[in-house]
Amino acid sequence: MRTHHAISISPSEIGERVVVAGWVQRRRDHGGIAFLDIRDASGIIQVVADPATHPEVGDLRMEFCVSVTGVVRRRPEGTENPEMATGMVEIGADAISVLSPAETLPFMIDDRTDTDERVRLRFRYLDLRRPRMAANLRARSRATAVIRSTLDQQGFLEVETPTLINSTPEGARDLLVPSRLRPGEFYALPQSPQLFKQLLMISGVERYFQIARCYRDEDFRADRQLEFTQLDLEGSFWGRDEVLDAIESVLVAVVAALRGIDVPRPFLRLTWAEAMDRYGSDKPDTRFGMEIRDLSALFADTGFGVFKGALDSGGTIRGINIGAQDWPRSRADAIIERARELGAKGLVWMVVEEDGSLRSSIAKFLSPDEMSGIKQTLEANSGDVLLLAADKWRTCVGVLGGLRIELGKPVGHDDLAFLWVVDFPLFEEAEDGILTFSHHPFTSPLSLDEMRDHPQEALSKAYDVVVNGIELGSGSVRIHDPAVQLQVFEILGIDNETAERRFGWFLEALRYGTPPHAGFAFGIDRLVMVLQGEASIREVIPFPKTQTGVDPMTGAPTWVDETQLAELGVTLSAEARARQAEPESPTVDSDD
RNA sequence: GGGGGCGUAGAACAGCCUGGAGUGUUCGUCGGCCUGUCAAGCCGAAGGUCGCGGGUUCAAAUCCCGUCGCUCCCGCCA
Repeated sequence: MRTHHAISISPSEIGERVVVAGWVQRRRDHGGIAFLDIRDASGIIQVVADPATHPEVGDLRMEFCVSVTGVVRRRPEGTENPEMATGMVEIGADAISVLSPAETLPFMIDDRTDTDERVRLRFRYLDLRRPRMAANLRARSRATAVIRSTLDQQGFLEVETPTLINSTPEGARDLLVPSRLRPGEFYALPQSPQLFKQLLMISGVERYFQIARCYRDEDFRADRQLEFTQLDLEGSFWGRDEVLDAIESVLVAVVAALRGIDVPRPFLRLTWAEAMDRYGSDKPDTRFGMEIRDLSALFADTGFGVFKGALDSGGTIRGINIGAQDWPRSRADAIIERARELGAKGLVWMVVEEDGSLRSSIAKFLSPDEMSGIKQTLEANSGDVLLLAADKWRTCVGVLGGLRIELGKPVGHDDLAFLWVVDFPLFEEAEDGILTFSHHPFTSPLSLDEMRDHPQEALSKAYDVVVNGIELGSGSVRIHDPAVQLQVFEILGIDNETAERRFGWFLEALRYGTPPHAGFAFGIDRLVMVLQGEASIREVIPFPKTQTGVDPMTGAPTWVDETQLAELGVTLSAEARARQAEPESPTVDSDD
């Protein structure tokens, strides 16, 4: 049948009789001569046909699936197309057969139009024919291939863990699957293979990885879907640095394969405290400066009440220089409003005038020393706009960090700024004062004494990898001592009895010679998204769902028969039945 | 749960602020012409529940209310 892929037709095939097959990308019919661009998975080749001898050319339409037999020839002088990989040659058609016709398309198969995503998803099989989407699919496949080969070379074992597991109420909401054999009981789909990979360490696997589908039933974002794919990895007799090294080797290999760039190693490492202090974020985007600076010392004896009050109550004063900007009142107001949304009580702005003076509503409260200190600390030049916040440290850096991201000028997506954030807090304080884990409850504390004496301030052996301000993944050194695990549970408010009931099977396993171990997981969707320069994870997922969790093509999720529910021991609530009684809202206009 | 944006022909848009006949642009579709195009070109044609419902008005794509859908964000996401 087919003898050549489109891309393989080159001047060295001239004179050869070939058969190509693919889709009609374009038909350009000049009456006495007609051109067809035939696209297959490899690329595009031009076919030339004489409508007088091949009248079937007139019937061809875009996206017809065809095969063409013909002889490769050099294009006539002056008609070569340097834009095309195969632009030196063409196929003179002897026979064209329609393998399968296509209806009129709902949208054009090219990268120029930006069709509504709902329509794209309803016809995803057509959307995936677009060069950009096809390239994303290939990039993703390359990425996983490179991950596998890189880890294989390092002696990792790829192990599959179950996707029907038990629900643990911690963390994200679980996606549940009712059990037919045990009505009333439910499986959960894994949020990550966390405990299974730790069990594999106990099993003596030592180096494990898996390209694992994970599920979290939380609201969608541009970079979050219900189901997503992670590289999950774990190593025994490992500490943090071995994990970081392995993950870096994988990331560097994937970037090299997809971008042809050598990312320098080791990646920058920031402690969590440093990242928050300088960038106001635990996932800083270091592609631009605009760092947060501490101005507290300048205002030790300030006459400005707001600053004085903040310092007296244990707070801090921080500032950023957002550079030279147009600064009309409306913009200042908008940014102050934004700061309030981010949690600030207020925000002070200052503009550096030509003569070096500061224009600001609080200028009259500031001494010359304070003004020059501000300018010096923020490295301010004429025209620069400075933003100052006075509050608790966490609020200050959070607000300025949020503004920094929104006001900073991110460079093109060609830049990749990978970095590690290490030494995360072990716990977070919930609003009611109860401590909850900040990574997960199996994360090793940095210091046991610290955890016991000051759990609120205790640090953990958790770490994140960040690229361009996006959290790619996280990991930690795990707890391998069951006594420590119980201590952590206790601080989290899980008493021994509860821990035994929920995690007894795991605590038991820890008692059989558990090696120290550490691991990591990063989102493959997000990585490929960044490397492909896409703004949404959906562009690198073949069949994603909309923000409301719907697949416009298949209509999932759908109602199921009463008999199916009965088998599972599941009864719909009155509310659900009421929804069911409503007329179906069509996802997309249908033809019938 | 909350906030913002969007919804007009098969696709992408303009029109909306300041109400006056479904007006317009590009692509696609259909018909015709055309022997070197490659987003071919030229001529012609068809194609509309202005998301849906209600209200204001002599008159609504346009103003108001509600609702549905898509999307971005906050919360949430160990």
